[in-house]
Amino acid sequence: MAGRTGTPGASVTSRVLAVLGAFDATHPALTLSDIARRSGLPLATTHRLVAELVAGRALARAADGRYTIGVRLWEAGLLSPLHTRLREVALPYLQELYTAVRENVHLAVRDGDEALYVEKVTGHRSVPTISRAGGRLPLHATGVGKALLAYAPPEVLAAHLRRPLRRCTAYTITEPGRLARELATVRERGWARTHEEMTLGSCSVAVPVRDATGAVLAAIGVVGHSLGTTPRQLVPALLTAADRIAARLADTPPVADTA
Amino acid sequence: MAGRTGTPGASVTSRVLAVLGAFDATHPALTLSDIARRSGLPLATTHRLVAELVAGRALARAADGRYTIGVRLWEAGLLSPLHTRLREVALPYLQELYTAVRENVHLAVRDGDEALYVEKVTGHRSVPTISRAGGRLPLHATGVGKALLAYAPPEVLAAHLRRPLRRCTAYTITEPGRLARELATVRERGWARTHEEMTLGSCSVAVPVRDATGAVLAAIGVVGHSLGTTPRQLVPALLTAADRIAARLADTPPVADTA
DNA sequence: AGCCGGGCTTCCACTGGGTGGAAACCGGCA
DNA sequence: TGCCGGTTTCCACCCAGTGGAAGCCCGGCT
Repeated sequence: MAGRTGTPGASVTSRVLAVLGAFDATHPALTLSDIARRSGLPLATTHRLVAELVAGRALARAADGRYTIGVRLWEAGLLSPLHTRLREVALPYLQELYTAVRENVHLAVRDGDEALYVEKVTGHRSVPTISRAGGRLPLHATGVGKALLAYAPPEVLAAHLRRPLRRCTAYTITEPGRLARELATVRERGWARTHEEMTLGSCSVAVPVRDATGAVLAAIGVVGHSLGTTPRQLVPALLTAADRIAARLADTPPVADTA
Repeated sequence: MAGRTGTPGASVTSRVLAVLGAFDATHPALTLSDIARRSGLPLATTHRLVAELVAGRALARAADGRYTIGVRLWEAGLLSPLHTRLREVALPYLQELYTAVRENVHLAVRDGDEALYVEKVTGHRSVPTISRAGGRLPLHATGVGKALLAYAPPEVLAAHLRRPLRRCTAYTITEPGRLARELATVRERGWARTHEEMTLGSCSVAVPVRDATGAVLAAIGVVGHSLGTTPRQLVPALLTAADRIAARLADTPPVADTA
């Protein structure tokens, strides 16, 4: 931008992204001042940017005056390959899995050092979980997270083990050595599990989903009540689903477009 | 912005939105030149903006060099009240409806002069339809569209009848007078229907969903094969679902946040 | 091999759109 | 009535944004 910039080097584009970044799962509706605070921008600047974004319907203003993500961004987001390709291909198999086990079924990818949940299939009869599509959870405390971390590039894994492992429950693995050993086991047997490591009362099983070249690009998992079916019994169904998803992904072009 | 602008008056923010607007359902992956053409921006400008958006992960670059919507925008989109409120509240009832009728179930809102599909519940056993979550279809040729248009503000309705009604099939209603009469019928009996007006071989039934004040803010509908159950028989189930969604919406705060 | 065309990337002189502190405004509350 | 937090408007300053042009890369055709 130009003018009396307080932080030279910050482009208008980066400021627009900072405004969008002010919104997250726990803050889906913000006042103008909130946005300014959370994005670190001066109030006047925020005001102008937000007004333009509202005009372009990227943001919307709720009845109470607070701002939310607008229709345009919602539409744009649904065009992401995460949604149109990975989710679209996997969904039928996830639903099939759900009707077979009647427990929460998850599809997640690794994004940086977190598990990013792409889809969640659930119903009244399942244990409520804190995961949701678009949500993020730690890699070391979730089933899909362990499956993703176990097959992550060595440098990513090493970097993750160097960072402190946040404790979520009394059962969370916070010792790097123990996590490394567990991930080795995951690679050996081909599936991961958790016992109340993220949420007390819930345990999970997960397997990796590979692309045509064999690289792990996602994971699918089942989360249920600790006292339910022996987790191990769910593995075959998961492996079958993962295989089918991988096969369908292999013969689905990266981006199916009409052009 | 500044410099030798070709189109004075266009702000950087509006250009960023133009870049995002270049993506749509039929163009989910674009080359740099495509984006420049479709957004009407000079190539060099597009190049710079896109690079910044990729750095901020609002866009992503596919293996073939084309650009797609990035993870950040996908995450942001899921925070829209359309998703977190309307869809979240309605989904269980839509699924219930689906298991009862085993035909495509839709949830849509009116956005300008189009029906914007917020959610679609389907399965193998349903007729394939061209609708999809995040997609747009004409108001006058779809079940949910007619339900939305019938209860739209008079000025919106009048404006819509003044515009030419695009013909989609031989059965599409393209005569304003006939559409107006049909919408009057919809208001009288409380539900809308279509007979192969959007797609040959498909017909639909839809009802409005009201908010606490009685204003119509969405519509739900069922689309099935022309030869299936008599559409009329589906009306009671739809009305029940719409009522329940309305009730749940009424006691769900506009934006549930943790703040 | 050599040519060609389309797409991508980089460069840089010019300038008007962006900036943000400050002041006014608004509405709820004590 | 006065206070307070959030919102909106104003405007003098000036540097970030602009985009034509030139060069690069790659793949297809001759």
